[in-house]
Amino acid sequence: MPELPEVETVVRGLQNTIIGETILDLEVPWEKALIADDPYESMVGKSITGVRRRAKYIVIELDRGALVVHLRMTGKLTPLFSEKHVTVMLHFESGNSLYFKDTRKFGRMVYTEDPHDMLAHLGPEPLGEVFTPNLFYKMLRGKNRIIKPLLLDQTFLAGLGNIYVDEALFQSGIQPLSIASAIPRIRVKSLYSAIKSILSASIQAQGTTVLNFSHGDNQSGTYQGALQVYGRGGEPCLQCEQPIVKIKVGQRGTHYCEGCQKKYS
DNA sequence: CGGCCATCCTGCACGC
DNA sequence: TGCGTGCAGGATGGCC
Repeated sequence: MPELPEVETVVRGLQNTIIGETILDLEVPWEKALIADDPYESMVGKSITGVRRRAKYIVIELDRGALVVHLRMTGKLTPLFSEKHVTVMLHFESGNSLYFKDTRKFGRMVYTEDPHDMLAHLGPEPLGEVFTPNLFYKMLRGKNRIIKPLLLDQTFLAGLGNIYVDEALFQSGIQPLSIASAIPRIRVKSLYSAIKSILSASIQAQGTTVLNFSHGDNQSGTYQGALQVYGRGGEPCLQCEQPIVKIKVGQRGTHYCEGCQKKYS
């Protein structure tokens, strides 16, 4: 499923291909996927002035307003047409098109006049300049919450998903059920470093999972092979060879090593 | 406030 | 072989 690094990769692809395009027409085979008061009125005739990422959202800026896209688990934005799973089609004056493809149909495209306001509830960007080790420590201090769901909470920190939270907790030696406020400062620092380095490495690898932007369909990022615990339940830990444990935490599949990750409570 | 649950969807991995 | 079942999951909203 697309997480922050995948979204970043998609955004970079879009910046090279759709900026300057003007929307001529749209088709919406799956109506729920496009949220707008009056889609035709608000979108047709608008030109794309920029594309950026905020957390796991793709913001396609128009000369007035913006399209804010969330891919959720299986969404894709691609210039390549295919018969199946297309939920929204944007046709441009140039003759090019952009297809929103989404097998599970959880993804959404929203037209809004004020994207900034729409995304105002999100926490800091983990790769942004304001997110410092000191800020992270202050954010966690006094939070009597379980660390894993807290890291997945987009209003707390914006952009981490299930895969990278499991990886970051493993890399920093913190058990997923630990209480945030009980994690010592030195561990918080290593969690901070883990989040930054894992996201950066994954962006370098163009993400972990299925991507399809400019390289054709079903193209995968190469970070998959770097995963230490995610999807490795029952397999030996790469550090200590104990079997990786898989449990549920906050309804999410959660992978960790009992030998390498300490529970703070 | 924090945790838990259901909801939305489909593909796929199971077991019989 | 083929069918049925259960699971996966990001964000939201309701409930206790």
